[in-house]
Amino acid sequence: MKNQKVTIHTIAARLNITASTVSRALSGNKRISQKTRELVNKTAAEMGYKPNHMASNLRKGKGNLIGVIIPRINRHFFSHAIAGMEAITNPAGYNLMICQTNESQAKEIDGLQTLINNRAEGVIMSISNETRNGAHIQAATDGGMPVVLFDRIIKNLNIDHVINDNFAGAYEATKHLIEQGYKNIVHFSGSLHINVYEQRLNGYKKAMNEANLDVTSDMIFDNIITRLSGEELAQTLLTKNKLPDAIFSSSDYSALGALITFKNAGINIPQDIGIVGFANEPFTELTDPALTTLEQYSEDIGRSAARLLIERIENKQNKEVPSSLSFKPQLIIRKSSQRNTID
Amino acid sequence: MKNQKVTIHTIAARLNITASTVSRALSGNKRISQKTRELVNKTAAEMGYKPNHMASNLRKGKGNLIGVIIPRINRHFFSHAIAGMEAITNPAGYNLMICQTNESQAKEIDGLQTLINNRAEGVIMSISNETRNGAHIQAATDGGMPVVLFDRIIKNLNIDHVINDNFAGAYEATKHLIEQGYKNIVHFSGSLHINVYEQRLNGYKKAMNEANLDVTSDMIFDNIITRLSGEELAQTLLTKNKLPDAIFSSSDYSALGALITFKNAGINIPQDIGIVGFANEPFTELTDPALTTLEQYSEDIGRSAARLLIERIENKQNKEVPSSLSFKPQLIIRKSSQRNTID
DNA sequence: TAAAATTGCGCAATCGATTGTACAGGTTTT
DNA sequence: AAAACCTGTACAATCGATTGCGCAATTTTA
Repeated sequence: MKNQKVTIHTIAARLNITASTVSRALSGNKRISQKTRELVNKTAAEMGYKPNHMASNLRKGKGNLIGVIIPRINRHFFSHAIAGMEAITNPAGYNLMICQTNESQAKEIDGLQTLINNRAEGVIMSISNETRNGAHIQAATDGGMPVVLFDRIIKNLNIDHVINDNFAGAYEATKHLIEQGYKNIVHFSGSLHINVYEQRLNGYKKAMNEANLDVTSDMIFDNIITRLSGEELAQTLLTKNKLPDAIFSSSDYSALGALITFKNAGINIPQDIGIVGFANEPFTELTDPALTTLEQYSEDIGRSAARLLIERIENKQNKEVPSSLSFKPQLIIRKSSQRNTID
Repeated sequence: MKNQKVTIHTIAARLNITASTVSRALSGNKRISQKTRELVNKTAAEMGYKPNHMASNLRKGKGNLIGVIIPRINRHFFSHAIAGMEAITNPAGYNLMICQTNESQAKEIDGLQTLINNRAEGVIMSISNETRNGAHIQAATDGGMPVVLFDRIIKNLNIDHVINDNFAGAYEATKHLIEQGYKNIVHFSGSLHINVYEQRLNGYKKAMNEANLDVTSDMIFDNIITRLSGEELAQTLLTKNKLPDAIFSSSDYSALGALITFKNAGINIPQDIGIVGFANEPFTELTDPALTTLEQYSEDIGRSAARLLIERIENKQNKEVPSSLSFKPQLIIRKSSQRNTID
């Protein structure tokens, strides 16, 4: 372990040339002779030269920090998405700084400001539950900060984004329930101001309409995405005269809550009630019965978001129409929704 | 949004003073008059000045990057640990660069080298399954890189570390099984060269010895930490004459595999076999019956590791004895191990 | 009141890499 | 053979912030 810091000057001194020649040689500049270039590279390797990114970034007026703002890191979807981002950003020479909002708009705004202050090259974000408008995001992009939204985005904001095709996923899931013979299918939704939940609702509606099944407002339950709220709602439903015969939930967690509550009440799943969740959380294959759900390809989404952002960063002038990528979720059919199948 | 970059020179020009005065004023140097200091601060705020960390780091010969090397980011324990680290490092002005080894020693060595090349200030790491010796880590610390190990550490390496008190946790879990009347308790272990699994085995042994229960070598099963291996082992056990009456597993996953396999074979849990896992993975409360396990306080561990590292970074000269922090896991008693309780 | 100490700030070098420009020696063109 | 071109490299400024040193003005001490 050489403890001496070796810089281009050290190398230059050793070879009796100047630092600029070393710099050019290392970056493969054609004006430097083949011979010198090879010599420099060899010597650099021998001396254990490691370029100082800070110096180079300073000179180039450019950094290597990419910010990530998400509701929580410890959610299956988000931690996988981050893994996907790292897979793209690290090899490209960028570091990730991760800010958690814990679903608070205030922390989201804070985080964005911190990233701006830290001279981040760009930001990948998924908005918090609380966030109702994109003023802070708009301000950031207006100020020249490249931003890519993923999963939870804000409509009407002209910004690159990567999302799940929640509409198609919900449509397919609902259609699956219908094909299994369920008719009175209710929907557990999240806050409808979030695109994700709005699209899932729309997909559900379309499938129902196509099958000539009415969707009345009492079949749609808002803000039911936690396990607790799923349990409570299921409890409420139990007191009513007529139970739905299936649930398409926007969340695996509320689906879980309902599943457990119904099961404890002696209701048969999937015979009496079919249940489909959303997100393919790891626990869904362990419930009894296993929960049908939709896989979201979180790592792919993370990778794509990172790629989009790096493109933006590396050619800012290019003011095209923002890209919009969409991944179709895959329906994972398990027991909780299979009434027809003999098993 | 001012688009002009404002530097200390911009401010200096505006106030007809020099950049050095501005720099000193902003850093609260006493040699600058109160009046000037306030004026500079006010003007800096007005002009929207944001210090350029790269320039300052370059000058100070110091960076703000902390590396994290872990087997996988998308494991409950690790993603929570990272959340804990971020909570400490971000406010302190450090960014995290996360490298996943996917349990490969080669990738671990690579990651460490990358971090060294990127001039990381320090590294927090948890070794891969494959890693059998700490030569690369020793080399890094010898080269002056502060390192803190957490959870999966290497013995005999004189380095700061933060771990679970696996011994105490395993002891308590085993004792709990004994108190529930189980006698023929077997242990699912991981690779014994990893401290974590060694300690869990030792805790198990101690509890058994104290209760005058023999532990023979056929009661200890090595390398059973995945769901699949748990299922296979359970299947094998089923073919033998005499089943154990309880399992203390080093992993929730293999405990899950065994639980499911036994259940499918018509064996009653906890009446016939009691099961205890380790890690309190989210799914453990959803299995049927719910799995008794040990909570690991991953966020606290992450926070502590980050604190230790920052201490090391910020006073390198201080060559004390390495710190060793240990968190006692908490036993979460659920149905899978409660034979005595009426329910 | 002269000498000493303190206060307040400017000058210029520095961190390491990059890059526009200059320049010497060699080659080709006319 | 003079003019025009390349080639390969050196020089020096630059990115933005920090800091040792120096100097003048002011205050304290003797």
